[in-house]
Amino acid sequence: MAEKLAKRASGGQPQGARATAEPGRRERNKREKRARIVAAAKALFETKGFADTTTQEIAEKADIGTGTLFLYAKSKEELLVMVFSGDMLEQVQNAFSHLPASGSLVDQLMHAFGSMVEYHDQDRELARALLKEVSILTTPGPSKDLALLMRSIYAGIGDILLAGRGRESLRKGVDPLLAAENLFGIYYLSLLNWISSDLSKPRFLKRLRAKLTLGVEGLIDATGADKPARKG
Amino acid sequence: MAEKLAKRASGGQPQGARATAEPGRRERNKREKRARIVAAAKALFETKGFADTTTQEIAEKADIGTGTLFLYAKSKEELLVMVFSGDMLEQVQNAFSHLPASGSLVDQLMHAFGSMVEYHDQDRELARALLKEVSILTTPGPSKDLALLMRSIYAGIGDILLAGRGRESLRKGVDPLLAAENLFGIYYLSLLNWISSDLSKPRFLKRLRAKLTLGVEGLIDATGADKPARKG
DNA sequence: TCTCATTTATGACTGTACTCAGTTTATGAA
DNA sequence: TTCATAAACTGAGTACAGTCATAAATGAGA
Repeated sequence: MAEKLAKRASGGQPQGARATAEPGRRERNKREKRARIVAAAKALFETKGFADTTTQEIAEKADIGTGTLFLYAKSKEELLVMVFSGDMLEQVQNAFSHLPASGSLVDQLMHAFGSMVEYHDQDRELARALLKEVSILTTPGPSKDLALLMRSIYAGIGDILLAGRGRESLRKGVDPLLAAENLFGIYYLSLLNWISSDLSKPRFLKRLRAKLTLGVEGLIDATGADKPARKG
Repeated sequence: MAEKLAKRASGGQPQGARATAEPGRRERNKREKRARIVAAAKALFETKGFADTTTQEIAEKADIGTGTLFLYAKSKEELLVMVFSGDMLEQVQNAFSHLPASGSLVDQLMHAFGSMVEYHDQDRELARALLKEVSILTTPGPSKDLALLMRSIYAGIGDILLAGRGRESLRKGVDPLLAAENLFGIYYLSLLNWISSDLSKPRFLKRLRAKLTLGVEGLIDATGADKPARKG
């Protein structure tokens, strides 16, 4: 019999609705444990690297059983995302809230993406592992954290685009979200290639700037190009 | 088909300089074994899926020892790339050599990318595994196969762009390779998102077309935009 | 206080990717 | 042919991510 149907998945509080007020011992324990796990994993990943850190070590350092770890993250990889998506979000939000006011559109994009590049450049091995995971989320349910991160990024790029003035204003009819995804796509593929290469950062950034410029200005002479291209 | 492409082996002949003439038993054995491995792995991946196929099974089916397998591929993931990069190359070359002659630039791009989408849509689980691997090559030496594949893709896109006529010709000064990477970046990020989502293929393709159009036409009113953007 | 149902924790155990010390096979020289 | 060297092969063994049956903790109701 399926009598558990009435159950809400792990989602949230009992019906009580007091969101973050008085969590109760259970919830407090869980949060504290989660925090210990994240801290332990982060420390170990940063010192020993992702591959050389075992889940045993993490559990030990977090002072929990080995099995417990997997109640908080379905896999070692999910743990990695859990640990660093917070950092990345912070980095991103910081970058978008300190844009160079007087810069061109491309200057502003480079500021934002450059900041992300800086972040990944701090630890390339970790960045590779992280990007690999983030690129394809094996976990069925796309992590809330990641979704939030992407929304932040697209919103940030969208804002930059919408703030463009004069010659740099978005052509009318252009969906800012679509445009943002395009620019991020350009950045992301470049990043993926770079992070596994040995191209110097300045060269990479220069190339990225050229690409973004192209992405913003378009490839063809778009005079009057708001009609669909015609056959023949 | 271009059979000659398949000839290239990893190590290289002894000093004898007779490049592909008389490989000797050793080399022949190796090639034959490699072929058996690829065939076995492919069959198993396609029937049981990537995760549910063990390296033991592959070795058994290829009739080699478990250890031997890892002389031919450093990891199960590398095996996956080894198995399917050939297929992908064929798919790509086929797509680029049958472009719709009368289509617009975006039509032609959609033909090429659509063909790749079709390929990945045949087996989404495999596609996810494959894309995850391909996105970040953990293996230090970027696989020859992959490098060739990417060069083919960029060349194909570049050709499409260079063939554009009239309103659809590349603005002068635009590097076709840079432009090709941009368009591929747009496609690739879209693909990554789609392959883990449940968005229908038609919707996805429609959205991709919109993005590519944007990528080709640019985001801003680029009249006379071949000078760098200036302040004030 | 004392049930008791439910959630959370645990570590011995399991499956499997990958390694390595030892073995076999190919090849070129004598 | 025979020998010496190197290349290729092998499968028992290892390390580790992840599971699962059992146990502890928690909190609602009595």
